[in-house]
Amino acid sequence: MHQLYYWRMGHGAAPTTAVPHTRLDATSAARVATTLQALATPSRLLILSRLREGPCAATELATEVGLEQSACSHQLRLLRNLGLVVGQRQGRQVVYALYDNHVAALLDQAVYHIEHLRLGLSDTPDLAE
Amino acid sequence: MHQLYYWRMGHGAAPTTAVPHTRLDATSAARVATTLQALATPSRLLILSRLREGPCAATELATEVGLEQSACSHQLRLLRNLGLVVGQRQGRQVVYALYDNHVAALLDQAVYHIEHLRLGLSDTPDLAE
DNA sequence: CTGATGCATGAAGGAGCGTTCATATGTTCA
DNA sequence: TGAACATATGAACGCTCCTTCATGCATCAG
Repeated sequence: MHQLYYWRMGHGAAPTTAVPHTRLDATSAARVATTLQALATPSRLLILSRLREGPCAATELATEVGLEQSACSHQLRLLRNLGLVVGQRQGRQVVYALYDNHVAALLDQAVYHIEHLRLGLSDTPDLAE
Repeated sequence: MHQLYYWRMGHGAAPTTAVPHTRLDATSAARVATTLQALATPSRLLILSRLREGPCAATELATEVGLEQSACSHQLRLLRNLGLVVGQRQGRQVVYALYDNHVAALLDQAVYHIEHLRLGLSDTPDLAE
């Protein structure tokens, strides 16, 4: 529906994965934003990044990523409600895992692209202003 | 450094782009989270999605995405500080554009993966609990 | 049943974010 | 120079979010 554009690029090229895109409408934007917010916090990123390597029980997960058990559980509930992770009881433990490949890929690519952005960040790492 | 894992998948497979991944450390997580937060709000997603199609002057951008001029300018500053967009004066106007392909790709893939996640969302769209 | 372990939940506090209103800076034209 | 247009900035308010503390529920061992 939309034609291609030629981008003057800031620096190196990204591996252009041919993903069709359309301008977002307000509702899609809200949905995407909600899910992306789940990746927009260090604690949840650490959780997901750990689960990226394989399933893990809740308490061990908490200690591995350096969170309190309660805090970790809260975040896990959030990720569960968003459908990003799943938990399954095994005895007393609940073993968590990423929901599917989309989550893993989203994680990978977010990290990849962001680490490859040469940020023109000033000293102020302000997200607030 | 890390071996591959076999994922039981929730549903369909994602196009597995071979992106190397490592478990995030705390500082990387913070950096990634900061940038991802820029994509985690409807207003900024709309701005970026519009710019995904091509450069646009500030005021027109605001009207196109349905934001007040001031609000849009604030968000543009944020995106600028994060290095996601660049602005260039042309007469009285300032024309904005995505910084590079990484931004475009990140956007595309975020939308793609999220729209393809079959969210097990309950009625409560809670990001708050 | 009792205690111990593993995880979930509720409430509350403090911080950060997004919007709006008002105003300032910069640019062009007459 | 002065008026009009285009954008940026500052302050402030309301709201959401993340964490912590305390407690509740489930599961297993003895």
